[in-house]
Amino acid sequence: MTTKHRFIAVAKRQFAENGFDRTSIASIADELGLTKQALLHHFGSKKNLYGEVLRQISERHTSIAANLVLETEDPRTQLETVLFASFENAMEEPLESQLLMRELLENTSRAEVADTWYLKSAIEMLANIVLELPAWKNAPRTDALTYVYQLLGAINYFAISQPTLKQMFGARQSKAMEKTFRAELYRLIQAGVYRIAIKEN
Amino acid sequence: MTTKHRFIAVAKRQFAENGFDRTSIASIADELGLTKQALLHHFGSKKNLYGEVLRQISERHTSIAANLVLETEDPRTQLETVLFASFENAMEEPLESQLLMRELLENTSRAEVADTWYLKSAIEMLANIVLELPAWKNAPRTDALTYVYQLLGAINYFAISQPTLKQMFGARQSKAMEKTFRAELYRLIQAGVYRIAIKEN
DNA sequence: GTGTTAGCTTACCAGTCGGTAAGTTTTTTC
DNA sequence: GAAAAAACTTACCGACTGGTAAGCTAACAC
Repeated sequence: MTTKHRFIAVAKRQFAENGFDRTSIASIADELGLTKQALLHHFGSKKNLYGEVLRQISERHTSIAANLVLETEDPRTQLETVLFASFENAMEEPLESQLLMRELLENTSRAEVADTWYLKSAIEMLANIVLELPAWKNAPRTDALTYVYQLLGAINYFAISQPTLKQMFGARQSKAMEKTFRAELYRLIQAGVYRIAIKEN
Repeated sequence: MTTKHRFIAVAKRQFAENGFDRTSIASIADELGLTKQALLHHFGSKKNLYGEVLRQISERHTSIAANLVLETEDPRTQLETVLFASFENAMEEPLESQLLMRELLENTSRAEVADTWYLKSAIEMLANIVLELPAWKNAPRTDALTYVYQLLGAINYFAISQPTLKQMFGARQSKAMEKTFRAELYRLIQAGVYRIAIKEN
């Protein structure tokens, strides 16, 4: 692993944990026993480093999702696979979810490489899958986008809440919720897959 | 409106838009044509002011939810009413959603008044309502908590994504998604209300 | 073996931050 | 109307920030 890669790894953690502003390039360099000027030598500026971190995450995500979709042609399986993979990834790599959530909050210019585009392609890919479902024939594209966004919201919100949930309900209960989440997520997906319409009373 | 209240209002906006660290007490004071020392006179420290902002939001939310629950005894109506109210509030007061989301990300010490407790009581209230639903008789409490959390996640994630969505899909499409969201949210709620179990194929 | 480049350091700077100290002006109290 | 308290200001400080400038050192090119 080159010094540059180690910088990115440390930066990813510190940016995710403390946010862009409360992370100083000096503290990143310190963790590697180097000076902040070494960091600036490799990345030019703090923003560049941050952009590099985001770009790496985006690329990994898109490639994973794209590969999963190739495994089958059944839209229902595709949808389930990608969403469950998103969930597993969000739980295994909470730092990435945190970073992307922060990015969503600060829609400002900071990183021109922004994940905006990554998010867009991922969402549209999922929406296209949804529209291929039998129950969604002729449904407006907007509805599919919204539905997909709701599921991603549930997943990511839960992922970044992990520390808070552990604090609120205790480790045992929050661990139980994680297990439960998969089953409940499956239910939510199915509600969409079949576009269940329940009449008022 | 007293100066103190005006400070809180401005602080709320700036904290939500830029986060705790990128918001300087000087810029808050500037907006009111005062100096930062005036602010410190009223609140003692930046953290105190931030805590005050959070506390005010929490109180408003809990009281609104509590009042809504009193309006009926039917758990299904209660659930729907509170969740839809959450959604409407999140869309009308995006600053609050942003602030709470930030707080969730930085579970650190910063504000001892933390919204952690507000969140907890709100979630538990909703979970209790869910457990009263016929379909949820004898269901584990953990499942209800998880389900509720998923819905809140979908709502809040969507709310804070508004600027990004507008950027990604354009104003018209994102406005359409907002309208659609209610219907799709209703579907998700119903999926839970009736605890629909769909068999694998 | 000389020139060049990559990887790094020390030294430094201008700007911003939250907060303290001490004072001034305005309002309230009795 | 005098005393007290509240609402503010000016002046200042030490800590920290990202970034620039200049130089050192070792590996590599030819």
